[in-house]
Amino acid sequence: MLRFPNPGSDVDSFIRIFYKLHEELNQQQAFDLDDMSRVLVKSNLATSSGYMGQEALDRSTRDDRSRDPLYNQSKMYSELFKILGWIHPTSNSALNFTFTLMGDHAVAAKQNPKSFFKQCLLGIVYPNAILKVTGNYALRPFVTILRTAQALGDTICRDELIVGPLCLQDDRDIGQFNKMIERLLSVRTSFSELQRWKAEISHNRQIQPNTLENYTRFPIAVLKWSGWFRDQRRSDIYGRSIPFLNLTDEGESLLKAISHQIDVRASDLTNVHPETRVALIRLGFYRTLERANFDLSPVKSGLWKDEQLANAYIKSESVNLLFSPFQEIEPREMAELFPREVISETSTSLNRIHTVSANIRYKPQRANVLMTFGSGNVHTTQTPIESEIRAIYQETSNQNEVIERLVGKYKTSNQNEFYPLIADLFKILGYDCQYSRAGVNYERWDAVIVDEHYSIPIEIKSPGEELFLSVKAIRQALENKIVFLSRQPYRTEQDVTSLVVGFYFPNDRSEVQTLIDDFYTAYNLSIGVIDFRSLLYMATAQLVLMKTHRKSDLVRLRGIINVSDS
DNA sequence: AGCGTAAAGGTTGAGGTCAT
DNA sequence: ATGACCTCAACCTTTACGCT
Repeated sequence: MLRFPNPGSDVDSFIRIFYKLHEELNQQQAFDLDDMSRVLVKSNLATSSGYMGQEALDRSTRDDRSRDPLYNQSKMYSELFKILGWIHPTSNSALNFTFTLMGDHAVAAKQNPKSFFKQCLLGIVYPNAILKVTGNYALRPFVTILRTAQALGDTICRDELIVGPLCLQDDRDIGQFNKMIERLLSVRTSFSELQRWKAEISHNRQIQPNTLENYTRFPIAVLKWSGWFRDQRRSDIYGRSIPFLNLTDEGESLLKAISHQIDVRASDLTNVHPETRVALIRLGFYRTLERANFDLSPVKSGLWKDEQLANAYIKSESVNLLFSPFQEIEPREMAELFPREVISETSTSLNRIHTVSANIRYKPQRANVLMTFGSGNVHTTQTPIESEIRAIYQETSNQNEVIERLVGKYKTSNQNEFYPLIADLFKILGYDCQYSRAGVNYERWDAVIVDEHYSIPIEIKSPGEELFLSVKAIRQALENKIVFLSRQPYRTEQDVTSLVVGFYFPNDRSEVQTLIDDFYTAYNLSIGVIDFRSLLYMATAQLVLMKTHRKSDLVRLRGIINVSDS
């Protein structure tokens, strides 16, 4: 029988837990089960040994990790988040996770989580590259459950779920499906027959009946929560009162909708042309979002070509794919196809984005990220630093090595060398960046990004001036912005950032962060802080890995930058 | 009957030992 | 040198108590 972990049966708190984890751990490169447990107890979303908070964590933690209750609970949550496509394991460990673009959208769908969650349920399919479960099931469980219930007269009970759809080997084998339905119908009227069948499965698979029942907790909880089924005790079927799940009108109309969709699985895509494969994956993701009420207009133009390829593959005119790639395709491939933003903002501004419009047709949280199809645009600059980056990369094929060498090389540079270097790095990132010669003080900023709408002053501190950024530099950036707004040397807007670029982040980051928050609260002005390493990281990612950042993230940067890899 | 979660298994694989 | 065997910690899964 298909195994589902059962960390809890309250779907709303399940979702709340994910929001919290995303909020607390999104800044990290990756997180593990201990990070999850920490967040859970900290926000009182889990208890252990009868205690809350730190005491719970202390009491739960033990040498044998496998017997640590919170650890195990987090593990179960992580498995469900994985199967929904919201997090992916990293390449080093199945128990190290990163959030996915799909997970970002789960958070963006906060106002109305149901439609998004339901799409994720339909997207669950085995086998997949995200979560291995025992048994060789080729099964889209929730669709199969819906179909089974319909075939059984719009109603199904827990034990029928166990012996029927959750034990089906291959749901696309019509014969198998029909045989299952036939047998299910034949045992109806005899509850003991049904129990015998269940016992048989328990014995054959060496799984206790208790456990089989536990496996249905998550499916049953979400089937009811989604509105597809409603509880009803009935005694007309087995001659005694048994809780049943009745298909609702909503479940019924969903089935009708699904019948017009084409169920594509990863296994179907192994031999298709790479271009078509990519098109189907992209389309699968965006169509899933669209069905979950996301507004696709920002990516419409890009989807057109994918649609042509997909139509040719499906050999049909209107393609509506039942295929959720984040729940099925190798994490590595997905991360390449759907880079999450290279820049993620500081937690304060993230919170702001999370509380987007209350419309039903909300926009995705990171609309512009959606438009970065695959690789970034390749443009070359005639800058010395670009040649230098390319040369080192050619030699080492290692992005980190490139960065570290350059950090070492420019550690002692002065204004004359450092200012143009920073300007060139911004040029690589696609900005028209000009630097002011040192000593020229009618322009008080050290460099400026010139744009028709969003010009940005940049305060630079060369390592010769100060290795670690200081609070003073932040104040200067504020001054730059004020002068920018009042004298209008270049077109810009109030909410556009004023940047500070230094060699290393300030030593006292919290002081700097607080000051930046104060500036924002008092004057509604944003200061963004970037260190040399982060800038190099973005530039090298763009040059050698074809990864691109979202410009609006930089243009509105507030606080200390955190560049993370998708 | 259903739920949270405590508590208890089992499995795996790296690194070692030993006999061939 | 090779491979069979061993050990242990880390990892992963299952079971079911005790409450409402």
